[in-house]
Amino acid sequence: MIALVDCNNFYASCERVFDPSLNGKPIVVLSNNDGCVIARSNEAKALGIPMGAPVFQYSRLIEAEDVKVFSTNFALYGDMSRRVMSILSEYAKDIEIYSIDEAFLEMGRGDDAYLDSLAKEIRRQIEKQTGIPVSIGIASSKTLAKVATHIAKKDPDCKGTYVLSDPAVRDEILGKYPLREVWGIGRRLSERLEEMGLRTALDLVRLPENIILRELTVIGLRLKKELGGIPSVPFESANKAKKAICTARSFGSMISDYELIAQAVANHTVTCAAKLRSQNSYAGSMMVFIHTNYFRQDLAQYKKNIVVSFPPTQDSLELVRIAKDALARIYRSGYEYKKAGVILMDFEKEAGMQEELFHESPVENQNMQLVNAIDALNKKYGKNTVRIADQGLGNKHAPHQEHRSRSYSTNWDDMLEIHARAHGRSSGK
DNA sequence: TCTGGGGTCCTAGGACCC
DNA sequence: TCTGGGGTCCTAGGACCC
Repeated sequence: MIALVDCNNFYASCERVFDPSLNGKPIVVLSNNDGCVIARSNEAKALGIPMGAPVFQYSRLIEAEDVKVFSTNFALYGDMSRRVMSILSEYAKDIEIYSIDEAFLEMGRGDDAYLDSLAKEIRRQIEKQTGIPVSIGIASSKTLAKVATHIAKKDPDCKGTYVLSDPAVRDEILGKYPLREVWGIGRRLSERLEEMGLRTALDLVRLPENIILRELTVIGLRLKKELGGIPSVPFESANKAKKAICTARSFGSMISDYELIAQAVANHTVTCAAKLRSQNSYAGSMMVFIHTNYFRQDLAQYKKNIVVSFPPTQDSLELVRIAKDALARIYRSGYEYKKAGVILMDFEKEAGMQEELFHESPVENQNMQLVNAIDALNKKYGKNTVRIADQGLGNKHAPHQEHRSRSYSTNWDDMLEIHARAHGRSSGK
């Protein structure tokens, strides 16, 4: 059986852990640039603030209802996530960290009562040790575990956990479960299914395989099997190396100046390169893209990307040179740009790397000593303490962040202290 | 005034091979 | 009038996830 553990309103809950006066109050957490609502407490959901809502469209409601607003604080959410995941791995035979706030656990066999009591214990420990409330659903496939978690979250009688195993109960639940809510069915697919006359998850399970294959290809077939309780999405415990690494940001305001955009691109490239080295990969190609503000149809629009290939490298200096070169080829003057991004692709691992006939081996690349030294300094003294000149010193394209919560320490002892104090008890450290 | 960021997987169609 | 069969690889774009 597979459990899905899902942190409730994760970012909002993180903010709450360190300030219990927020309990019971509506909270929203904003996207980068303070643009959209990307997380809401239950109270904020009840006020009708939708996921992804542009915050300026709700400013009156936010003010009238005294909604607490936070800019993203990913350092904090990342730390909380790691803590939650580490506790989860103590309880599971195997764990797949699916996202910052979700994990699948391999639970082995057991009757419903046993599985539910184990889930309750996990839930209690997470709450006690981190302050984050979670919902846990258990079933025989990942997709059904998602359904079970949904029930665990919505039905107060479940007290946060639900085991979905009995086939008759499963059919009854799926018969009321809208297709759009199924994991893997998005807007387009649900429109398609509706045209075919299907409404609930059970309708899909009961559709004959040959029709599914013809109309919905292997994607539909996999969904049918998963919903029927046959696991068809593999459990992936090892955190696999990424196949692409992307850094992209909207600018705080629109920029037309080439030098400033080049600095942003250099910064994104350096960030990507650091992620690349941390998974010990070498990139063989990159995409650089820029575009103007889609929402300003009154202004001239331009969007362009370019993909360039090169001998595999993880050298920041080399990658920045390539990225600036690529940018120069797509930049057009006379536009107000809103966003720039860099994506590294075509990765190779050192061991399997083909030597280039006319190019020095990346392993012997002299720059790497320098890059490694920069990594070490930045690790010790903080991000960007040492930087490449191309990155610039100013921060004119920095995103807006007006509602940032305190940068609670990334030191766990301090965090637990704050948490404990906030909840009026000793940290017991 | 103002509208996120970071990923994966799949498909269709083209180019190419013998 | 009429032009094979079987396959791989690559890419762009779509769809989906959180």
